Amino acid sequence: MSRLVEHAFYFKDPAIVARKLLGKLLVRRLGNRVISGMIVETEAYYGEDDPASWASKGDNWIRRVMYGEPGRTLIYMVHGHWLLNVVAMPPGVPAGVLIRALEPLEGVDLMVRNRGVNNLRLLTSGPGRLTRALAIDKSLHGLPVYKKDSPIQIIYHREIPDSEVGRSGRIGVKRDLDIPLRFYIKGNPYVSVGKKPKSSG
DNA sequence: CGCCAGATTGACT
DNA sequence: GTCAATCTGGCGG
Repeated sequence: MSRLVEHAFYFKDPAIVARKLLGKLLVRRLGNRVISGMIVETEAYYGEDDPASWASKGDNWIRRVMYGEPGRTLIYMVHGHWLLNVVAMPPGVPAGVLIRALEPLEGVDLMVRNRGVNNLRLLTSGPGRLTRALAIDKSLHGLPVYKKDSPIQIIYHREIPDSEVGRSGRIGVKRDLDIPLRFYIKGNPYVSVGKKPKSSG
């Protein structure tokens, strides 16, 4: 039984949304086939006060979307790879959550075909990898993930207790904030390898 | 139209 | 750990 994550969920602080997205399912509908995976790694991005956020870089289409309606996809390309974000906070407040890694669930055969690799570990363990595995590109930009008829959705799956949640600084950003805004499920083999947690404690 | 930035990945040392 | 490849949007001319 799949229960769609409600629209109101995305009106919160991106760090909260990022944390609570862990354990939920990202579902991609392709014709009569379904590809899905559990979200195991996310990052939160703010607006003006976040030097790593593209919402702080002046007028562009990304900025417009981040200021827009929460619960919609924000898809753009970096270094030749599509990256999938979900807009957070109410309209007028720029924020978003980057989906960084999934644990493959349904449609693994399609993911293998899309990625061209047979190694489960490498299928969706990275922001650019999972978009390719799920056939996500700019054509899906701006779509709501909370609607029943959407080709890309997020549904409830599993609650992750605090004891299983790890945090660290965001990966690949030049100017990070002082607080750790990357969230991941400890010990999950599909979490992308990156920075180590700030402290061992 | 040309040039550059950029939240990545994959291969090599 | 380090380095090159890959693609689109934004901006200047």
